[in-house]
Amino acid sequence: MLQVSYIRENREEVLNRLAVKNFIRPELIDQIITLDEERRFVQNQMDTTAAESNALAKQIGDLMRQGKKAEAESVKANTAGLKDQIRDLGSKLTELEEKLQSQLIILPNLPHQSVPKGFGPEENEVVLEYGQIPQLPDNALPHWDLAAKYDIIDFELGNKIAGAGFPVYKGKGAKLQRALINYFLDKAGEEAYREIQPPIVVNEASGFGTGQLPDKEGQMYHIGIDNLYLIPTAEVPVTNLYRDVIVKEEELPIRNCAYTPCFRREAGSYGAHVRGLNRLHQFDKVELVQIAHPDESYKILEEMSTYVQGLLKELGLPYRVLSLCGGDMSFTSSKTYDMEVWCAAQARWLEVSSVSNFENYQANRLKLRFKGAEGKPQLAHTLNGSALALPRILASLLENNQTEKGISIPEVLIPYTGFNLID
RNA sequence: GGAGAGAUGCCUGAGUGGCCGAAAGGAUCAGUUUGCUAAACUGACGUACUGGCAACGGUACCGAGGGUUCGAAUCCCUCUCUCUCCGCCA
Repeated sequence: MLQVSYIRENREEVLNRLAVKNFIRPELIDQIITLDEERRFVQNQMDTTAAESNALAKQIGDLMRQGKKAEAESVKANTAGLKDQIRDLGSKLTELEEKLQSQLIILPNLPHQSVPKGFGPEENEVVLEYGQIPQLPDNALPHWDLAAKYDIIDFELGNKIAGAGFPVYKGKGAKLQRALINYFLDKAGEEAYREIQPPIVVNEASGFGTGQLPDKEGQMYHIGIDNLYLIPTAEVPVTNLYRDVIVKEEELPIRNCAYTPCFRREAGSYGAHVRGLNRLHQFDKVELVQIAHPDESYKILEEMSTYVQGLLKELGLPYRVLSLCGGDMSFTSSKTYDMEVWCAAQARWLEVSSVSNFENYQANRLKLRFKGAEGKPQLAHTLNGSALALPRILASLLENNQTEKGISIPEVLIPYTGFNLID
């Protein structure tokens, strides 16, 4: 959520930057500014009236203590009108605040200056490409066929147990998953990320804090009886660890990582592009979450991007990095890099990581602030990135590394898998 | 699922109608003293909104929301959450 004070003081800039996200609603911005003015006016009126009433109440108290009952009664007579006034002003204020809030929540985050303008994925900027695109023989198989051939992932069994989008990993497939999780967590640990095991269900307040609620309600699985949501990403619980928290400035940056299963309803899209592991209702992911000083957050965004690329290099996967254009970026993000990995048999790029700086947009919702030795608390910046999402990594490993003998396992994973070939 | 207890500032914890934005202790920070460490002493030490160039003010906040009252942390109602014991269970 953007801060009203910022909108008020930087109207033009806000309009221009929102336009990069194709959000062009000057009338909404002006309405917000007007509402804010009204709000402050009403608040002032209420405060002065309350001050008056407090003073009288105090006077009555003093008179009562001195035993001057008659005088106290006469002062009492003056308070009657004030009470009603305060009540009226109060409800007006609440009304204005709610209206203001409901409009503020419609505004997406401001994109960073470096974010390219654009409407969709075609206009994302390719920042770099790395690695050799493997040349596969003509009889190369997509990963869903490989999964069946080597009996390592069973989509049919998943259908039986839960439904489409809930695969069952078996044997070396399950082991490879576990190897990837451990490898990712160990690497993050080496980079001084603290490992967290959060709940994988969250309450409403947490969903609101990171921006999933109220608008993206349909994307999460909801446990009605307890009013809890299955997390779509570890970002939700791990970032919410710091909801309503004021951290010490010298503690920044705070680096946490977590492995969790992630659940996404993503209802309604089926077909070749979402076949196999390409899009699932449940998948595993290791997530990095950082809380940063505003002066440092963009440096940290680059570091996170570099870190994720390092993982892909070690796994030997050809990848490219995209800087998302305004139109393709999420509602809450200021700048996002997507890492896409080449899937050789499908002959397409698949997103395996998304690294974002939210600046203070989430922090404002979360009330996540930091405070130095001097001065007032200020909103921190939050960042997160997948490092990495497993299914598409798996898909790419299977497709790119297929040989006549079987699927070869990257060097770095062998200590974790205990085998070097899936056959 | 059954029974009970509770929710106060960074923490512990006092406070049952006005003198309470809130005692006391601890923690933290600054200063004084001491040969260092430690200790002792002194002072500072919530958040939000708002007025003001500032100094400095105003208002609100003692789990949340309502109510009683001139006046509520304190009384009443509703809700949420936490803890303890029993039951069930990995």
